[in-house]
Amino acid sequence: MSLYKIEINDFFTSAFSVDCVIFGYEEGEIKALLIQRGMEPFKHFWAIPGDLVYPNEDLPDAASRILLELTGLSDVEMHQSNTFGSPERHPQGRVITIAYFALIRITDFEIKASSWAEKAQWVSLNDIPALAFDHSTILSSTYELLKQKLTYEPICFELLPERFTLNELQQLYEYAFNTIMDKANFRKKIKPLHLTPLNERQKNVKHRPAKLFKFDQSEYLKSVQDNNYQFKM
Amino acid sequence: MSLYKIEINDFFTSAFSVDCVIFGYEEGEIKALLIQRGMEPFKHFWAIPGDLVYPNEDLPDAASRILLELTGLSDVEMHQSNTFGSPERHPQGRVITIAYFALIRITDFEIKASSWAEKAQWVSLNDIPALAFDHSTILSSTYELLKQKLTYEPICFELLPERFTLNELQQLYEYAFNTIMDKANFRKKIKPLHLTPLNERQKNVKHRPAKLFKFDQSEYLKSVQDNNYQFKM
DNA sequence: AAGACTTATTGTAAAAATTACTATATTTAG
DNA sequence: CTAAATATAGTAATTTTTACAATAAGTCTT
Repeated sequence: MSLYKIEINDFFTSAFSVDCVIFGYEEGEIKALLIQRGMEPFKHFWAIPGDLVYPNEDLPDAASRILLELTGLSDVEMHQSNTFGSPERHPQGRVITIAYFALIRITDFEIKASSWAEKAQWVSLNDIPALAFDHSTILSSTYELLKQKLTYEPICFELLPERFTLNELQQLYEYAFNTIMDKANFRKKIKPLHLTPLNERQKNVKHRPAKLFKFDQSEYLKSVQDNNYQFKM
Repeated sequence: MSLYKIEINDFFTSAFSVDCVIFGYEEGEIKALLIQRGMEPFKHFWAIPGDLVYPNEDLPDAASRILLELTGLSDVEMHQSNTFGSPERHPQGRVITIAYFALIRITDFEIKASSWAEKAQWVSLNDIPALAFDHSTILSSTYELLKQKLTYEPICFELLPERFTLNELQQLYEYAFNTIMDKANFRKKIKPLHLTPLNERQKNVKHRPAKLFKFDQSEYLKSVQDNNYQFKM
């Protein structure tokens, strides 16, 4: 083995992981899917579901595999968030982690903790406990990214149920941006999305029930192309 | 050594690198700082300046060190871009790379290739050659990020000379967004930035010279705070 | 079944911003 | 001094945003 080889191989002593920040929306609050760790380090701490990537595994594949192993979720489309690589972030060696994130409808999936996850549970962003590693930082910086995207892309519909009222839509934005909005003007703002009104109304409310709508992704994309439309909340 | 340890250590066989995408603006074109590789693999190919990160080195530190070693640039504030980790992206092993990017004023710095960089040179985005590794992908995806940021943050001033004409500013946007804009309306749009007019004019032009302006970052930040102002091009 | 109540939904008018276009001023070149 | 080129400012029509008011349509109570 040449000196050159030895030098190079000194670098190949690191590992990397992916962490999957899964956001959902329920009871008027944005929640993140967390697991309770069943092994050291940080045993019994809550954490973002994540694990080491296999040496020959592509990052998106790893994200899907690990999410499935720990929480039972599959068929979740994830997008890359930031990468965290402080030398001290992992007590067992140099592990940099690539955060991925996804938005899902909580009720569309069944959570089931397995592998080394003791529990898996939705936790409101309002009461996130101390997390393992630097996961608090990862979560909050990914939430910032989410809010950024909420402003410029109509991804709110990935969080809401397929059929929703206009008020529910508004409340999601009000929660995320921590503001209150005028109801009438909010509706004008979302006009260009051409939400499809359904012949269906809210149930079990003790007042006039609101009409349900759904979002038509393909119609939206057409309008982006044709009218050079740019969504902006 | 326990079985557990052996299994874990199988993961610690990877390396990671940072790649520094440095953008500049000159002669009406956005350029990237590239180096010509003086060693295998991809010897003599053009590439984004980047290298392996030391096992104990933080990522931003690595980015600064590597940029200095290869191109002579120092004191450049870099921001994280995306991470690229396909298992096949590096012929010598598993190397994932974290892209960083920065905007600088070309004339404020002196480029000097060193270490294993044969050359270091500004190359217009209009004529980027085939690059080493997946660097073409890294460059184009980071350029998309730059354009995104140009829309919502007044970072164009990091590319322009400290003192610039309003037309130069407009031309930068026209280049980046590949559009032409109305001169009078462009000026109204940038009014809220409160650009400081200087008692100085363009030199060596064969027509009425334009007034020079500069951008006051602190004034801008104040207006963001006070008036809840959000820049949007 | 009537009326009170609550919330959904629509409308309107003032204010602000964007857009398209015009007019004027100022400098260089010859 | 004049022509050419470009900087700079202005204007008016249009569109968008905002604040607020009015009406409609259900549920609940009696």
